[in-house]
Amino acid sequence: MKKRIRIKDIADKAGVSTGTVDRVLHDRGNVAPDVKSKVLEVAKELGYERNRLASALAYNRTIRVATLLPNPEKDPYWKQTNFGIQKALKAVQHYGLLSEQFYFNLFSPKSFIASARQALEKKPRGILFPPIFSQEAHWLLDQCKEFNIPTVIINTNIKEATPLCYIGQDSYQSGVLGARLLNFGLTSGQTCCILNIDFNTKTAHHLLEKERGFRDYFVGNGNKQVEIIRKDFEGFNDRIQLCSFLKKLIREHHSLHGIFVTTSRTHKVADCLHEITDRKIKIVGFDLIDANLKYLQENKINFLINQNPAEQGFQGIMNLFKHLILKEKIEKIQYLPLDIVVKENAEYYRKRQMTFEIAI
Amino acid sequence: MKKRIRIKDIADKAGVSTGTVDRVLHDRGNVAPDVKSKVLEVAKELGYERNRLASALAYNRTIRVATLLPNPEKDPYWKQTNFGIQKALKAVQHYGLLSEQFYFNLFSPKSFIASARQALEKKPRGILFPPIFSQEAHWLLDQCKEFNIPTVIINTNIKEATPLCYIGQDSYQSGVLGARLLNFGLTSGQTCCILNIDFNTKTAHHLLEKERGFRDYFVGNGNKQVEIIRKDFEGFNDRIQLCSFLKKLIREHHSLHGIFVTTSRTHKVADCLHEITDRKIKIVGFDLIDANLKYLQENKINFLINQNPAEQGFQGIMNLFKHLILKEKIEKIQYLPLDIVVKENAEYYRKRQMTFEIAI
DNA sequence: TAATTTGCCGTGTGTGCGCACGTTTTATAT
DNA sequence: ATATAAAACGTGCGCACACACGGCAAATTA
Repeated sequence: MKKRIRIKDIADKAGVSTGTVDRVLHDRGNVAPDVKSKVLEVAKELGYERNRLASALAYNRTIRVATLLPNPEKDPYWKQTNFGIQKALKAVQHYGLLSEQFYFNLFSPKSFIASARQALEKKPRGILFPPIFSQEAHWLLDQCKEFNIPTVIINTNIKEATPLCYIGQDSYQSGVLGARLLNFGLTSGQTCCILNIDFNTKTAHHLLEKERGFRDYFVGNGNKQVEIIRKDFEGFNDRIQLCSFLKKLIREHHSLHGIFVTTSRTHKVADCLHEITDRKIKIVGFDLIDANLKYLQENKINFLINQNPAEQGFQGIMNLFKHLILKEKIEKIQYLPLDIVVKENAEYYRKRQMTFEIAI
Repeated sequence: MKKRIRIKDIADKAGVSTGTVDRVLHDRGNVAPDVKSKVLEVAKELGYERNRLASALAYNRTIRVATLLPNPEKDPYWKQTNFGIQKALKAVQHYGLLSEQFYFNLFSPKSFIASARQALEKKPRGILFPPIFSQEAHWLLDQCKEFNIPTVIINTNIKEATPLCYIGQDSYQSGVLGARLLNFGLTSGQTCCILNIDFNTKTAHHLLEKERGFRDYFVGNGNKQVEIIRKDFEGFNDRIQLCSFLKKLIREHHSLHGIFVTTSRTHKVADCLHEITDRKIKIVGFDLIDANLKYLQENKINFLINQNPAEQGFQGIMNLFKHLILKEKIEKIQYLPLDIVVKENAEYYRKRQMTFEIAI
């Protein structure tokens, strides 16, 4: 049986103390050049591998980070992200990572700035946030760069920025996928609609990417003649307004048989739609929030694409942990899978979301 | 800041030594009843939580287990399972879990028995295996029970048995899901076929369950009139034989427009099919092996259901680890999600399969 | 009654690594 | 040559746990 190499083994063979070996292995300086090279040589020769357990145990101090999220009480999607974050924090808190949470209003760039300022005041050693407001996100990223705070961004990727990492989906590819799922059930001559139910739809990077992917699918797979239209709608909190909007939409487009809802507000569309028409219109949307799952069970939504908000949060914290405490190298872009959810497999994904586990 | 409670804190407050606290917490005996209850009381009062890091570190011994798999060199599916197992072993080996692997011939119950005997001879502290041959699997489970060896079964569940846990999919539900995916692209009056490409299709529990689920979907969702037929085929290693079998099938069933292949040999069907007919026949099959992915990319397979073999192996070892070393309670049935894989999201799942990670 | 066994519990040691804190050696300045 | 600073390096603590060992008292046996 192969015996594990300890730093003491290196120390003995190199004729130094374990402290010196540690200094060399962690580049903490104050080691004579010849001693350093000798230690490295012996470590390589013996095939040293760090015992992460003992390492984490000995690294006996706490590091505080900050998370910046839309208020999870006001939005079921961000509630899931928050859940994943909490799970991860609980898992790593005893290993020295603590976090303070800051929340902002999902529709107010100003409240984002305000919360960000609060977070920065605490001088955290790391920050996690979704760059929902492009301009404000860039400002925060600049601030973090200035103060040398590693940053994890989730949910929406942002160009011309170099955070520690991005964790989320490939928006373009999710658009392509949405197109395939709709196309599978459409026939030639029918129309489908890209529907953005959100604010700021003209500038939101991830929504534009979804649209681009959606359109590209039909260009590349031109076996069917399908017309594509795109609509934006902002007044989604007023059900009557949404109903009349959709009524107008299906009146003007007689061959409309598919809607690709680019946000988690898919349920609002399903809710109105089955009331105002008998036409079989297929719906593909996003996210496993309860309201969506209800309509999925009732076959009023055909497919949901899971953006894995809980895992985004979970992995986000885990990456800060790996970077700050385990000092591992972090992959810059970490795309999460595009889970296709239907009635039959929804329960497993929902359950998985609730039961993140950490191995040790 | 909340301070973590150590066993020393309990010892001090209860007026005993840390050794006694340890004896109580691990039920190692030799503690007077009144002292034991006092210690438990104090532990609860202080809100003690075990430091799993230090615990695992101090628990300084190795436990050997055994895994029993179909030869991964001979089958791409089991190669992935094996990969997941290796990854998990690498992650936990330094924490005291070692494993010896035993392989058998996928088509030979006798070789299964032979390998199982070899494994048992080594007196492992745990066993992991997929119960492919029903009768022989029961024999092994009985043996394990007799010798008191905790057992993890993967891939196929087995009734009337009480292993430590089962990790895999819900076969019935995967049949229902297959039906939905096919149905989404079929129209009334068309025919679809359940195709078992395997040996022992009459008795294989998971294949029968898939068929049952598949049929039940159409009973429950009778909005379309779809005829269902079922075929078995064993000579899948002879391409010419398979081609003529399929030729006959599509000749006899003019309205056949969908095939549900219940095993990972989906690619063999796709391979023959596009050669012998121009008819658009949709294919739904199982598993992300390279051959299947190739046809998925070429749009010759429409959907693949991922059985997550790698994760089955990974979680299987992890559960042995949790049970034997961390002494945690194990959930009896752990269903893995039914991932729906299409061209657009295949890459993410493939990548995830390759990059299992352990947090610490 | 003396001798032995048994139960109960404390003490000490080893396990792994990182780092604060000493101590020693070397280099620079006066 | 001496004082001071700086660099180099060793020591011990933290943490949970298993295990060996030993002491003491009570219970049992010869």
